[in-house]
Amino acid sequence: MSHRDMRDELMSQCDVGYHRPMARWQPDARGRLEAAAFELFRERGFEQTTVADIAARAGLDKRTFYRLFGDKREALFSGNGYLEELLVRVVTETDAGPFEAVVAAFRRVAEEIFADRLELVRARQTIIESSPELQERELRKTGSLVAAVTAALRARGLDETTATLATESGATVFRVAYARWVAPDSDAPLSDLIAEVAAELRAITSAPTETP
Amino acid sequence: MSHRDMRDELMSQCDVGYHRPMARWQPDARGRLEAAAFELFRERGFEQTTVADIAARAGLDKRTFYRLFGDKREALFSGNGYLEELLVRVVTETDAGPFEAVVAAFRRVAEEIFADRLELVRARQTIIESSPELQERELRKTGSLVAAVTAALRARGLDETTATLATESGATVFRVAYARWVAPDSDAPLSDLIAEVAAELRAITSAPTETP
DNA sequence: GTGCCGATGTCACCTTGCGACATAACCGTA
DNA sequence: TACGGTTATGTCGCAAGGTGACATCGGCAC
Repeated sequence: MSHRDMRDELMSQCDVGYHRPMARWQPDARGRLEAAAFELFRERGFEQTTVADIAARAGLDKRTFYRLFGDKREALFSGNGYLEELLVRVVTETDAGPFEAVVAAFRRVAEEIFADRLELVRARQTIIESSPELQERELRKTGSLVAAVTAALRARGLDETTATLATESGATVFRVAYARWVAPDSDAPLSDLIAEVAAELRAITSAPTETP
Repeated sequence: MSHRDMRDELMSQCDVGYHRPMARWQPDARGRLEAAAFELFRERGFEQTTVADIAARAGLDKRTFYRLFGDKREALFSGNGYLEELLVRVVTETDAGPFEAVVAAFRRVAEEIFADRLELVRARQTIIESSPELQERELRKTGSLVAAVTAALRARGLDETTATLATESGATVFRVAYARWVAPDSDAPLSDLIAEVAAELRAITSAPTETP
């Protein structure tokens, strides 16, 4: 029996187990911690889970968790890197108008990242909605995506205001569509919802009602 | 000399002073704590200020701070109640299109709340920008304003999606205008900036670029 | 094997935030 | 004036978040 196997066995009894030094060489500490966190958040809720709990379930130390995540909330937001990368790539490659480009980028994200994961996304969303702290963090993450996309747009030569407005509007469209998609009674594909909501947004802002 | 005067004198030496029991009847504990927090955040920065510091400067106890604020961050976000109230009132009273109503509401806020406080607002903004924690909280506060306005719009008979899109778009316009206004080189009134940005938003989303 | 490096564990510590309880001012009433 | 109830504070202790400093171990180059 390898050291790792011993390790795993200890882990499965878990939760209260007190581990002597013999704990090292985790194959993917990050991944294990993320998984442990997600499980525990679902089982007991975010607030009822301590960082020590998470680390214990992953067979690691509290300190290690903080070295990899910086934050208890952060364990729930690791996919953001890929999201940002994809978003920026599409926006940069598309040469339609700024708003159209952003919407297109979000549709790509919908297809490539969210399409097959409704259940997972719903579980995650439930966790986030249960805690103000997590909602704040989500807002910040969205904000940083927006900033990245805006920067990409500016790199295409657009001015700050135009870039920001296009990105924020696109993000709004995405948020609304996403909310509908995650709602327990939905079944339309996210990408389609995005297109619909984008059209609605145009209708709302495009009608100045001309009162000169 | 009244007990209160003794109190105030002690307060002015402050900061390290250790107060025996004789500390009570603060005329406006909330206000004093807010002021103390604002001062300290400016002097030392948000992270370098502990709640105990704030309480000490206000001549109160740490525990009292938490009874009034719930949160260290919260001390910076007390004006939000009035803001929300005004926003909701204007949106409810206006009978223009939803987006127009929201923009109008933000312009009222600009005139009645922000107009005379550029310096203050800038100081506050500097503090917020210095701390991720505060940025998150600001995002959440904005989010709850948006929710309130959306609800007001829905009370006017609009459907969820329209109400949300109008509110979010209006908020985006406000954010962009506000950012320009706070920028160290600006001088146009916020209300005007809002009108300009609203026009730009229309231009961006209204131009589908027709690629059929 | 030696020796260094990177990942992890251990320990001690500060701060946030809260529950529980004590206490002092305030207010109405007799 | 005295009494009792209400409200705002202070005091104490504690769990959990978060961090710095140092010890330790496995792996890797030599």
